[in-house]
Amino acid sequence: MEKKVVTIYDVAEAANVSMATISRVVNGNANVKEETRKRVLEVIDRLNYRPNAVARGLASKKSTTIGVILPDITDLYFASLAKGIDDVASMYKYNIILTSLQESIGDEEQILNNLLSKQVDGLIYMGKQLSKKVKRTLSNSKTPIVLAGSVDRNNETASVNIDFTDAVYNVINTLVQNGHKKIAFVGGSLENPIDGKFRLDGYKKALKKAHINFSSNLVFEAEYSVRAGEAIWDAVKNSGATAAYVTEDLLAAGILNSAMKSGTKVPEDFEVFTSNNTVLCEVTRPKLSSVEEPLYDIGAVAMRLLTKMMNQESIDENTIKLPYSIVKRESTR
Amino acid sequence: MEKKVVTIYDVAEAANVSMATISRVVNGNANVKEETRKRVLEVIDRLNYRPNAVARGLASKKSTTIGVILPDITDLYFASLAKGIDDVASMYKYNIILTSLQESIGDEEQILNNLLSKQVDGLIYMGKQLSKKVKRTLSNSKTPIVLAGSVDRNNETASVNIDFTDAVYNVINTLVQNGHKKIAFVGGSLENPIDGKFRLDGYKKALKKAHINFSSNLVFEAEYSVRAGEAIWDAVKNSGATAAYVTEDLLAAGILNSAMKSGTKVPEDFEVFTSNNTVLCEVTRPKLSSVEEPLYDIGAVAMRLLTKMMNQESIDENTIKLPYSIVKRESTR
DNA sequence: AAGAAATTTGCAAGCGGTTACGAGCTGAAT
DNA sequence: ATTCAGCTCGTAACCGCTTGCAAATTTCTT
Repeated sequence: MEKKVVTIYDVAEAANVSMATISRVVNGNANVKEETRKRVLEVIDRLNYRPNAVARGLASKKSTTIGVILPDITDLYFASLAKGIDDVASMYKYNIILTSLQESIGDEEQILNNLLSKQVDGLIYMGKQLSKKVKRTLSNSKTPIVLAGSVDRNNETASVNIDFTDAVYNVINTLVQNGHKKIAFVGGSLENPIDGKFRLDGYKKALKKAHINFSSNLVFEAEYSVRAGEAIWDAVKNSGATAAYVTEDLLAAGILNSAMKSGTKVPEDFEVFTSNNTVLCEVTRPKLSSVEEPLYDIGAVAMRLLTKMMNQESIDENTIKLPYSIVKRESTR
Repeated sequence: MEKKVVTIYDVAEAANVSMATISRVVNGNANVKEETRKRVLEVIDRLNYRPNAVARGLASKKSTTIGVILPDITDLYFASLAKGIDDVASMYKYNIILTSLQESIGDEEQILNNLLSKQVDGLIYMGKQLSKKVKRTLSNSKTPIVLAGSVDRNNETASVNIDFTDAVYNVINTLVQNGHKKIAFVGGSLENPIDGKFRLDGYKKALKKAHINFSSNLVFEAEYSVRAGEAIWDAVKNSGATAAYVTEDLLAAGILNSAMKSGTKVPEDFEVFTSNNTVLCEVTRPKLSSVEEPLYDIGAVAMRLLTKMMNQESIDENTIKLPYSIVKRESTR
């Protein structure tokens, strides 16, 4: 038995109508007599016809596919965002093409071009920052894009986030109220505006309010990993800090590991606040207090926003800030 | 300025050759004079021509896209596999369409049909099990599929895994040697053959070797979550078990949480072995001993295998078992 | 019952590429 | 000079579906 894919022509022939009619019933076009529709649907079912989305995409210029660009899918932060995106996407019948930003920053444009060549109807970007070049490429195509859990410095690009500055401001305030004078800020690359600008701004703002001088000695930069956290502990401790706000959970867990190992009691001798409230926070001992970002929702809202943009619907606000909360567990008093 | 997408025709006109020639140089066909090739490449660059992958897909019947089906991207197990898949896929210039298996088992066939309609060149499946129906649909299309970190009961389908039975057998042996007589087996749904068959087989085999009678009272079924782990602890403890082999890290972390909370010392009073060796194992206290599955590699090898199948290359072995190891940390003696 | 209006359909021109086939051109062999 | 093989390249037929437009059919008016 030869495996033959059944096309719209086969269905048309079997149902004794033209292919245009088949196309109409498949697409739910109203201009089809009820009787015909039923007959066609039967044939479709009998022949097991499955419309070729590629051909459809070519003819209609819509791929019902969106491109999702993220740094690392094994990072729970991005995975959570991705899940929200995925759920809403499938709700709206979109498929997701997932692409990881490899090490090489350089190829970001290539990734984008590839996605555009696949004719994605929209894009969701979760990387650090859109380069000028990429923005240009983007604006030359009319493909809409929204940033999820990522920020555009000048709000040219639509994005969904929490108010990072405000969140950190609150965390530091709490720490100040607990009597700390020296609070470490442990972030990832400060070139990433989320850490290097927004969060750091909140940190500075809170210090200012408490009349504590900002000292760059208390600002640390590390990779997002347990290992890096473990490695940086000594430096943090030696800076004289008695509490730390950490911008990522793995990093915080690493710091916690080393702190405990060195005999420093958390939270009695040292308090730790982290940022993403992934499941990690619940399995460390002590459990980590954290800013709770509604990651799933951010992803979901970003995707929803994208559907509107793809639909040419009017957008009231292209920079959406979702509410966050602060979860106190055992790493703080 | 009207945004006009540049097509192969535009390039052909600008370069003063036919579109066939453009197509040839884009596809690296050798039948083009060097001089012409250079001229065309220049024009492509100048006009910023980006071949339409959809049109190309229609004409060539290849989408350079593969479908990846998994239960939950926020599960580090699958995320790690996905990363391996993604890296190899991009190495071979394939894009990945990511689809999550929602709650509803029923729509698994629908997901598959959707993917097939998108003309994916291949599929990687990480769900529990392929239903008969799905297998049938699959064999009617000639789209190759490989299972990653998932098993086909009768090896009809290509798959990449570790030897689950053997791994558990070894873990239980170790526990037996540590003097345990009552060892709990805490798995997810036993309907999933990985837990319910392969791993459980290893457990039974090891018990048999040690002349310990198998008792279903020591076998527990729970959801893969911290919460479920915390909740099941009492039952585990009350069963009289003095050690547990757990099939998933979150679950193990939950058990650990409750054990510590109840004052049971791990590993002194109770030993715990888990299975996936995700980063979770390194942030719990005590750190979790675990079977180490080469998740990234499994994903990578699965994808590599798939490329061979898509290429019609001959496959020596369609069930690949990768080596695993056992990492002892602090939850065991 | 005839003509107008409304519904259903089919025709055919794309969508932007790939590729089989053959034509034009070149240089070498005869 | 003629012939022929080997390169290069253009022509045109698809790939499977969408959709504007007009034809065909049915229904409504009067």
